[in-house]
Amino acid sequence: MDNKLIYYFRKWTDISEEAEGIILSAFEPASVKKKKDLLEPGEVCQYLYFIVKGCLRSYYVDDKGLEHIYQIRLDNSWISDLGSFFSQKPSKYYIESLEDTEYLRISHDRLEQLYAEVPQLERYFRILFQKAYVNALARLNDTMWVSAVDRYNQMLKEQSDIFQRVPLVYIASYLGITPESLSRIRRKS
Amino acid sequence: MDNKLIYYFRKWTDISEEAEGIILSAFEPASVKKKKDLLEPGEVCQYLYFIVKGCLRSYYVDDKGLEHIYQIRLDNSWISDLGSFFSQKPSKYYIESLEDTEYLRISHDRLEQLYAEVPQLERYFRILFQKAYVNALARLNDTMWVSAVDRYNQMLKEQSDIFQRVPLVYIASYLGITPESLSRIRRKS
DNA sequence: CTCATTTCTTACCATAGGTCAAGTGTGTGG
DNA sequence: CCACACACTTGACCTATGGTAAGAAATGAG
Repeated sequence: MDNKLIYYFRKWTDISEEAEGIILSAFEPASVKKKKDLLEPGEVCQYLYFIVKGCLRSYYVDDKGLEHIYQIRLDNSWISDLGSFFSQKPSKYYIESLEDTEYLRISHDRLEQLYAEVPQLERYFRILFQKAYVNALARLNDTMWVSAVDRYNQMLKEQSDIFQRVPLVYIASYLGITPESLSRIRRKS
Repeated sequence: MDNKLIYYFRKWTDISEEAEGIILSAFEPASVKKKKDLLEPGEVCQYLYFIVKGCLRSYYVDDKGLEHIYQIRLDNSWISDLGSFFSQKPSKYYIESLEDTEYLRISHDRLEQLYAEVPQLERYFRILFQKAYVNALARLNDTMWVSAVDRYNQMLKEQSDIFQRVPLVYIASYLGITPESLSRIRRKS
């Protein structure tokens, strides 16, 4: 098999051979070159993306024209603007490739249909969002109460793969600081 | 009916009369006086709580002995330490009542069993966690990039009920600032 | 190989918010 | 109805991080 989608589903829920076929046909494979937008502000986020190989980031641009990054995701992970995707209202985010990227995508309607065909997926995504929520709260806590230096070191330890593949400007934004601050932090360590 | 649990479930998923009975018998009603702990650090978080009436907060105490609040929840909402609850590993959090509180609770094992008996609940909680995750990301973004003044005004507008029921010390911590800063912000507005 | 672009660093000053310490109310339990 | 804990405020000072601006280093397209 050329992707790990089913492998990940099977970690948390039972997927029969039959269901496997249904799922694989519901996800549409595609790819983009580096530095292309999969989503732009004002559009409704049509798809939930599973990255097979590559790197995508989601970010928005504030009133002052500054970029703020929400997520940086590498191989075998999910990305979307869930707020827009599930409500089908316009997004304020960009989703952009930072590397040439192969992915699988599924539209909102097709996913709803798929939940009906393969109810076990509700379980998978329930667990996925549960974990995502716990992680988001942990990241929230860190941004509130942990110094930039400590957050940097922590990220260096826990997500070293990102440091090897993504420019520091983006990492700074993800950490909630300016590139200049990140640079100063790195000098001192 | 004396609580809105089923009402909320039915907002996002179908619950038959029969399932209703099963669910209601799985949740155990209980109550606590003000200022009591439902969870203490070191314990495994045994329950997922649905607040019928009252107010609960979750927080932890850092190395320096400072409290940091994760969540403040009022009537008709869920609270737990999901990280501990789902992994069944020791928690670092307190869950404490800020008012006399009536709640419903369900244990981890009972909930797993309930998912098997009423699979539609997977859907409900999938949507619940999905929304919780989107909210957590929004709160994360605000703490990173929005000034304390603006976060205060936003919270005042969107969660005015909390301001009427909860001391400002707790709100400050929830906003990610010190009580002193909150006081200064309030003076200026 | 070279030039243009992107990425990263440095230095300077500005500021939001934290820390510490000392207040002033005020609600409630004995 | 008093006292004491709790909630909140204020002021003086401090520090981490931001803003701006400039230049160095690395990367990549032709």
